[in-house]
Amino acid sequence: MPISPDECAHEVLDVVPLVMRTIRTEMRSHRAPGLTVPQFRVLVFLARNDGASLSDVAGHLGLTPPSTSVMVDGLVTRGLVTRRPDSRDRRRLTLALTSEGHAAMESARKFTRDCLAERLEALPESERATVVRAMQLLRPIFVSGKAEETDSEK
Amino acid sequence: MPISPDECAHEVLDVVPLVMRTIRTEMRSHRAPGLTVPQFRVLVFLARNDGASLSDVAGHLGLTPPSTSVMVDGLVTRGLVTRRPDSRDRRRLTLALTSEGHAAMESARKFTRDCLAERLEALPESERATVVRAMQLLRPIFVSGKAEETDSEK
DNA sequence: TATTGTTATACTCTATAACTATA
DNA sequence: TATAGTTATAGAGTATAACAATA
Repeated sequence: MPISPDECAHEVLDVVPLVMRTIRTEMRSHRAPGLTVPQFRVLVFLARNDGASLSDVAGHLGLTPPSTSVMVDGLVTRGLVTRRPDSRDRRRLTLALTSEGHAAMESARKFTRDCLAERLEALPESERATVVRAMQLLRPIFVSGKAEETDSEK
Repeated sequence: MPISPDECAHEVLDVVPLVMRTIRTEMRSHRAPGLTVPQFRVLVFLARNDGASLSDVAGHLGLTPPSTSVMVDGLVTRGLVTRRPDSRDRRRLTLALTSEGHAAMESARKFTRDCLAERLEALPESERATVVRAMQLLRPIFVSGKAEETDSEK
């Protein structure tokens, strides 16, 4: 049966918020680091982009600078991230994970993954493969903000 | 290749927040109704479950009653939902969409679906079918709060 | 003047705890 | 006493607008 983009969008719009709510709830309920999903995403980004600026984080996470500033502020206060002015351009910030930040990220990742894995055990292996395949299909078309913007236009 | 629950969880944790951010952003940017994702979900639920109680909504959306109460309150204030005591059991509420509520929901749905569909057009039909299948697999294992709770235990 | 980031302000989402009204 | 909802309170996420500091 042919699946129209619209039908597909319908399913995605129905199910993705549902899964997201679980991720959020489980991550929140994990007492130790008590990281929220957006905070977690900042840590993951910094783990892969050590020394990124606030604008880098905002851009890659699709947030505004003020929102990002507030969130980073919280992470700094909690000792998970360091924030220092760039020596060459003192307007810019150099953000990096502390070792606690690294640990908190790993811990949250593991905990949340375990919770999800527990649910995903309900599926037979072949169906898990379908889910993985779908995620791999969705990833490239949802990265980096705008739909109509291609690399060549950048 | 066998996919472990853990690998599958990894992919889901990576991609779902990505898709969700797009949904959120696009829904927010749709000026007219200006519905948020959670509000939208309440309207969708009420469209399919006319006369549902507040607990019904809370249960099916996986929210606590106070959160739901606040959100419904906002929707009532904006004229999108009616809230009346049930005549048989006056503790219960009877919630329903107004015609504006219906219109706002349809409008938001159409707008957001169009945005998603635009991105999903990038996939060939067979891959869209994979995505739909994955959503259908995920739905039942992420509905209604707890992972380990089955109907028989309820 | 343009860029980077922050502060001020304001909403919404969401939870827990304590409460009211009805059964 | 148990159930349905609400109110109070609190913290996070997010945005826009206005601002400060640096280039």
